Amino acid sequence: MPKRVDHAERRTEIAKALVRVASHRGLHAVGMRDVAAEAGVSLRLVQYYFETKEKLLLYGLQHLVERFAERVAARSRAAGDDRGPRAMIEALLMASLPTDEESRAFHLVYTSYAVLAVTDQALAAQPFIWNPDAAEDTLTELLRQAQEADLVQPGVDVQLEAVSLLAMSAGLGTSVLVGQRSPQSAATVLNHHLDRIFQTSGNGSLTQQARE
Amino acid sequence: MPKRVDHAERRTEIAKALVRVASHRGLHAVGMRDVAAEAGVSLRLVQYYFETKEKLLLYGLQHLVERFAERVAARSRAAGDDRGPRAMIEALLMASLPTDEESRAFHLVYTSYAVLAVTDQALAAQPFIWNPDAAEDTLTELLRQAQEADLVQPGVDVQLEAVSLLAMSAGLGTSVLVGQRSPQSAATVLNHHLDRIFQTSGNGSLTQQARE
DNA sequence: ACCGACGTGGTACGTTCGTACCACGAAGAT
DNA sequence: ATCTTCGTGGTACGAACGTACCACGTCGGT
Repeated sequence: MPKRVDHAERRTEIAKALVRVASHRGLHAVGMRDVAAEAGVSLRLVQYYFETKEKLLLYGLQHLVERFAERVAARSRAAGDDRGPRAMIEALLMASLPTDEESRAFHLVYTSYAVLAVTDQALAAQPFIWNPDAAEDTLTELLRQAQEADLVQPGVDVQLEAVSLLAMSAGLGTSVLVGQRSPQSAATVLNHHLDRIFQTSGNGSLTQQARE
Repeated sequence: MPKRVDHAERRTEIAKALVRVASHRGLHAVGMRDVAAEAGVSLRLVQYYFETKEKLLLYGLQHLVERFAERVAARSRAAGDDRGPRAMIEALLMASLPTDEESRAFHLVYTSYAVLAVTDQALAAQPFIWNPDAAEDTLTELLRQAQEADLVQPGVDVQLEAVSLLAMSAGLGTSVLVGQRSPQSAATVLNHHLDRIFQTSGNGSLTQQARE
């Protein structure tokens, strides 16, 4: 029965199983047996495609980041160039919020990896994966474009606002994850700051020192 | 030799050992034997004062939160009422940043607990510990006082800004923790937003649409 | 002066984990 | 048609973990 099988596809499926069980029982609690059972294969198979647990975890992180990048890209494309850079930024930030179950799982597992990487050097030394500067650069560039199109308030430091928005998004995301805050509430906060940064378009609002 | 010993003190010392080893090897990797060795006592002793590992972890979290509350209170008192509410808020936010080794350890272990609590119900059901709304209320109240003293810009939503500052502080703290950002950089970002919220005092700055 | 509880040590038990080992059927290569 | 490699299963092993058990000295109470 052993037809030649696609290794990459199999590894991906196992990695998906890893993320699934990690999102249910916590990354610290995943064993190779759990992953095998979740993927519907034998323990030996997991051993076969990933020789060691460390490699399995590494690939799991890689898979996770790729899936997330695709998700963000899809959302950005959906709210694409037709509705301007603000819509794009909004989509980018909202995609980072743990709203549905998929992004909840992503946030949880990714944060687990991040915490793990502080004490585990094998995880910390992943240059291509651990690249959060990319998000910062992307957001900064989007804000800069908006600035050149005269869409943002004068005197705004785009780099600093990009960092602020991302930090806020991360912090709010964690709050939502632990159940302290609702996704809607987090979205409201982020939108408020976008209102502050961007030129008021149509309706004036809270942050404006309303001259009336 | 067994003189009557202070249980609370002993438990505290063991909890401190727990936090210490958790900050070095990661919370997921701490065993009772490690804690015992770090505290300089026998495994049996750890068993004696905390019957089970779960209780040890719970007490460790409690200890961690108390120590942090003391730390923040001390800093707030140090930059106390003499320099106004802004200095107090600044101290509160800066104390939450992982600058020295102690606050680095706190951030790491606390985040580990938070991540753990998402999948572990025994940890999630800790009502008195898991109270981050307290920080939000405190900060909101401080901002409201400042607002009544005419120290903040008009039209500022203090509740929303409190949430924003805390979320930013948390997000920046994580960035600093994983080595992506320097503590100084994070402090700069936070100070920028305090400048934005508070009335300009003395030197005008970036966010002001400088009327000159 | 006795006695029961306290503080402490050592160690053994059962489980679970990651990994290694052995076996075997089925396909592609020669 | 044979042979080597690939995919797969089952299982065993050593280590580490949390917990339970047993033993012993030393205080406080009466």
